[in-house]
Amino acid sequence: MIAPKPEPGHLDPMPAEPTQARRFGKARTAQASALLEDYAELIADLLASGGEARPTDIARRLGVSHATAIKTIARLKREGLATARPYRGVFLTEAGEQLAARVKSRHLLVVALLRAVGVPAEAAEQDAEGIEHHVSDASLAAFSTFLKSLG
Amino acid sequence: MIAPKPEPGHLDPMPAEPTQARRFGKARTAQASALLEDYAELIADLLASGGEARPTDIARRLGVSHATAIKTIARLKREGLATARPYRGVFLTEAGEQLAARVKSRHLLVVALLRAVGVPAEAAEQDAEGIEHHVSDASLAAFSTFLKSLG
DNA sequence: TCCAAAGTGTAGCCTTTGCTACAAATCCAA
DNA sequence: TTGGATTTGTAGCAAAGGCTACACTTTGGA
Repeated sequence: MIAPKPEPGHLDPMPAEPTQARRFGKARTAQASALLEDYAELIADLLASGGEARPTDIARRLGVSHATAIKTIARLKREGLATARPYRGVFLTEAGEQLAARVKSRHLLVVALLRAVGVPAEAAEQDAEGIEHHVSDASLAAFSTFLKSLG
Repeated sequence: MIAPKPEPGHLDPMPAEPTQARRFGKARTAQASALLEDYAELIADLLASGGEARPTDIARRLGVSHATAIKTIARLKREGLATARPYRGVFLTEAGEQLAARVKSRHLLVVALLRAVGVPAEAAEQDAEGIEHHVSDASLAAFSTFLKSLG
């Protein structure tokens, strides 16, 4: 017998190899889309509040150089999430809008959950920025139910 | 006035630029150490359960090629977290052990929190794999208090 | 109007983290 | 003991995501 079942009540000491590999793989995949999600959400917010999303604004908000922002905006275009003309600002495609909306509601839900279990406001905002990209639909549903149960 | 205060009870619509930049920057920093954390924890688990941590085992567990694992092990060595001789397996330094211990307890706490708010077991394990790298000490403390409050 | 400041874009570089392909070492079983 | 299978290590490639430096538009105020 190669992989004996853990005794009842015993906390999964080390997952089976394929299970573990799948989990790490999914986490890597989630991370890969994190940056585009952040850009989409930020662009949507800028368009909603200021009326326009310029590369330099995006760069300053994200804390990167404008060159980096422009390169990532090019990637957003390649992936069909945004449109942009030289010197004319950035806009989201339909797909980009949808992504931004999903990301934003997920972000709000994560922050609300963190606050609900007692995390201080600023830490909740900070941690949510990284956490949100790794929260599955199953977890989101659970968060939502949990928050409703608090009244 | 450029940045009017939100009315009382109004949910932070968009953080100030420097605040937002700092948050994103921290999230990027956290991500940068995520891989080393995963390796350290996995190596500790392998050493504890099987007695040795070989590059091929590590690679299979993480779902990457053995070449990738070897390259990352070299980085662990560069950063003083592990020791390894050619063809002789990988071991953790004192610093590596400490990192692994911290990472493991954080992982367990994140899974416990997710389970406590109703996330199904497998989703909790999966999401924790990505989430754990973005949970601050402040959040960990809150999680711990919250879990204790449940009895 | 026009020119300087601000914004935008391009080029080239670096590191990280993957990969495949190939070469060298080790190990085990006949 | 030896030779094939496994493991380990190396080399070289690619994409993502940073950066600085430099050049070109655009825009707004004197």
